[in-house]
Amino acid sequence: MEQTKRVITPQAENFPEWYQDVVREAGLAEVSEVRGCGIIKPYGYKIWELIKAELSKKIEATGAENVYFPLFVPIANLEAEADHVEGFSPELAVVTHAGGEELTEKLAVRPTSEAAMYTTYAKWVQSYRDLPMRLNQWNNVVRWEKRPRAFLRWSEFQWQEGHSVFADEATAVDEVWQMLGVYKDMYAHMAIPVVDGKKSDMEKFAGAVMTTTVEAMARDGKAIQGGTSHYLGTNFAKVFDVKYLGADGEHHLAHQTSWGMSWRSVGALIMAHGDDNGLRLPPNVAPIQVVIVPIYKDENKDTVLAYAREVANSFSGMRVHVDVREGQTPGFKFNEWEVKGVPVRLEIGGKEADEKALTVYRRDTGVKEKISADGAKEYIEKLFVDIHETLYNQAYDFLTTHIHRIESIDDIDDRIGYFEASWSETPESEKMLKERFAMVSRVLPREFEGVEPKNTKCFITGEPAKHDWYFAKSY
RNA sequence: CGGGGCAUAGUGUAACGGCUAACAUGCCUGCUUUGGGAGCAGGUGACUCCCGGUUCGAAUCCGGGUGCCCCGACCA
Repeated sequence: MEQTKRVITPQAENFPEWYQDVVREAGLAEVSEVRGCGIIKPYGYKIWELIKAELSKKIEATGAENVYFPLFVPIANLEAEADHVEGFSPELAVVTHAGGEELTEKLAVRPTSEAAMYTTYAKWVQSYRDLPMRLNQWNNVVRWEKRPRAFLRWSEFQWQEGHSVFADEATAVDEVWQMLGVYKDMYAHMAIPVVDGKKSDMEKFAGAVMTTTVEAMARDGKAIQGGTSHYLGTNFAKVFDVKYLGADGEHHLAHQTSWGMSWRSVGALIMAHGDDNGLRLPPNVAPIQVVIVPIYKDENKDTVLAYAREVANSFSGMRVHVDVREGQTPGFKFNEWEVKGVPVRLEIGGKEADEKALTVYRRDTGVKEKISADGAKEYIEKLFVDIHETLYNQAYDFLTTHIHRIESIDDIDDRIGYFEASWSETPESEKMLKERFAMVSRVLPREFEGVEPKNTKCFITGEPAKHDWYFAKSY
């Protein structure tokens, strides 16, 4: 029977619809009763938990410690930093009543925690001996965005936000890049290549001196901001009074950073690897790495199931699931696990049981082969590595072949991906680009930072260009 | 916040102003089946978004409200 039920819109037909279909059909998430807020289902949440676990390990390895600050922020705190409040006030959720009474001081649900944490930081930082202070928190924040999108931009989302304090600019900026490196590694862990570098003044975090970013590419060529790391300078230190007494006996303003990565990364994962059959998960973040589908008839049911369990037990340390559901045919199960992106499927039937063999199907390439049960564990472990590399290489090839060098704004056409161009870095020119093409700068790639632009003139205005940048539409 | 669309079993849809609101899917029971989305039988499941109006009679027409989706603008 060739006619597979088509429940997923092909990517080429309508990418946003494909994305929504995959989120639904793979059982990742659904919309809730509250506008813009998602419900993450067990399978989707497990992916996020696997990402969190690894990211948490990487963050702790840098020496940062975890803390927790309240969900609510006095509005006055948010208003302290002018750029910050301007950037965030349009999307605040505000608590006006509590305990049956109207609050005299309104509370914002945190959109990010700079304003929630730094009054306390002012108390904690007294001496240069208290620095650096490097803290991180895992929490949820709320930003009432105009247009939500599953995982990528929900009104409430989970993330980690790190907030560090340093004595001087140099050490603070070092950390900005160090943490960006953590995010880049984290994406590599998910087999996603990213472009790391700086954001333009227009695109930087509200209140930051410098924002750095890792940008992933969806399979429709749009950019996804995968994580950001900011140098806040002394902007917040000034208004929240974060200063320290130096060895010189003088007070100095502290230099701060903040850095965050959210469950938007799950969205990036879907968009970077998914195909027309659904999700394709790299083994590192797959809730189920190996699914075993037993195929039996009445007369060999016990033999096949016993063999399937034996095989499952031999794969210690792997996330293995034996699909023993009775109601569904093998074909149904094959399709279901493919939609869910399980990297490796083992088909175990009478033939395999007799031969002490396994039929191995890999989701990334769709290739099926039969192997001996002897040494199967080592075989699968190597296969994981190969699947990871294959997914990474595919995504890398896609990324690099979808970066188009242009010399003039007039060269922008309907090609998907990023446009690389030499740019004057003025906000005025970026506004012109945005108005004409609904496109902004995404990133000044790190490797372009210290070098001369390929073209001396700005591709928009003809003014002197400063660097080569990537420009793209984004999620 | 602008432009467009929609609101009916869990989900997706149908129903001229007129019988007990239909079909598919899902779910439950039983039988049967299992190497790429099986089949049969029975069953479960809806104040047709809300308020009001027109009418002998409203899921259907009218007014108002609310909510959601899509496209923009907005968006570390």
